[in-house]
Amino acid sequence: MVRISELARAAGVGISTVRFYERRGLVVPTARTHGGYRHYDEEALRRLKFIRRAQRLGFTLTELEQLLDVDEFGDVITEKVAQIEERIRDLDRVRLALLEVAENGVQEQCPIIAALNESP
Amino acid sequence: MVRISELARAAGVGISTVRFYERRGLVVPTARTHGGYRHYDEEALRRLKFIRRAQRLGFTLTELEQLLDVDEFGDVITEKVAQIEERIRDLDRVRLALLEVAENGVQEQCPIIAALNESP
DNA sequence: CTTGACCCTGCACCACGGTTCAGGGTCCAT
DNA sequence: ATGGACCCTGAACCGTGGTGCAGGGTCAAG
Repeated sequence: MVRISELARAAGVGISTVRFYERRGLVVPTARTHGGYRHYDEEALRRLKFIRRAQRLGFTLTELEQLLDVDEFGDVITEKVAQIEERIRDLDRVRLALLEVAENGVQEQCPIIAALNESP
Repeated sequence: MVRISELARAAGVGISTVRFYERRGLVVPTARTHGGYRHYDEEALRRLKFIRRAQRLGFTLTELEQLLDVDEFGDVITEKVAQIEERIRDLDRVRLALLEVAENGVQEQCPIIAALNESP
């Protein structure tokens, strides 16, 4: 059982962020002391790290609220798979173009702009 | 030469968004009428579409300002390649997990959470 | 039982990427 | 030369995802 500063440090977020997530219902303290101090277990840390990673992948906090509430799971997934596949395709095109630039320098017709112009 | 409403519609953005991008120096009108109306050519449309696509891939407007200013090109690229590769890896893990859920239903240990827990 | 580090709440504030509004001016077909 | 659609500027406002601050309470080592 750790308190908020330790949890925040372990997850690499600010203390205020943890409290903010709690307001959104995403990470709830495992217990409170008599005086009101929040206490967290390992599960809370995993949850917090999960939220951070999912966010980087383009999930919004609102979506995460839904994901962590299993009832609405299905709808979110169907929507997200399509979005993710499209983003991977686009990212890969840009990645290749960036690597080309890194190796050969910027050509007459910039390959990054070309890659970004290729999909609708 | 089209005016702002036509450009905006063609690119699928709002008129205010075009003016907002202009304030950021991203899309400048090709010409102005005597009365001050903005006029745009094909190049402006390509630029606007480029911005939108790049944004979806995680470039911020500030980064785009740098990209469109060739001097600072190199730094931005090096940074971005690493970020993109990491995001592709993470996205692919999540995609596979989502597909597994779609095919087999949610298992005891949710594979999405597993996928998200796998990378640091 | 004090002292210093830490925590509490509530509220204000921030950056980003826009969007809306007020109050007016322009364009051009008729 | 006039009406309606369109455009102008500047400034306020919005949702998202936090961050900081004031004013006060708690915890535990000494």
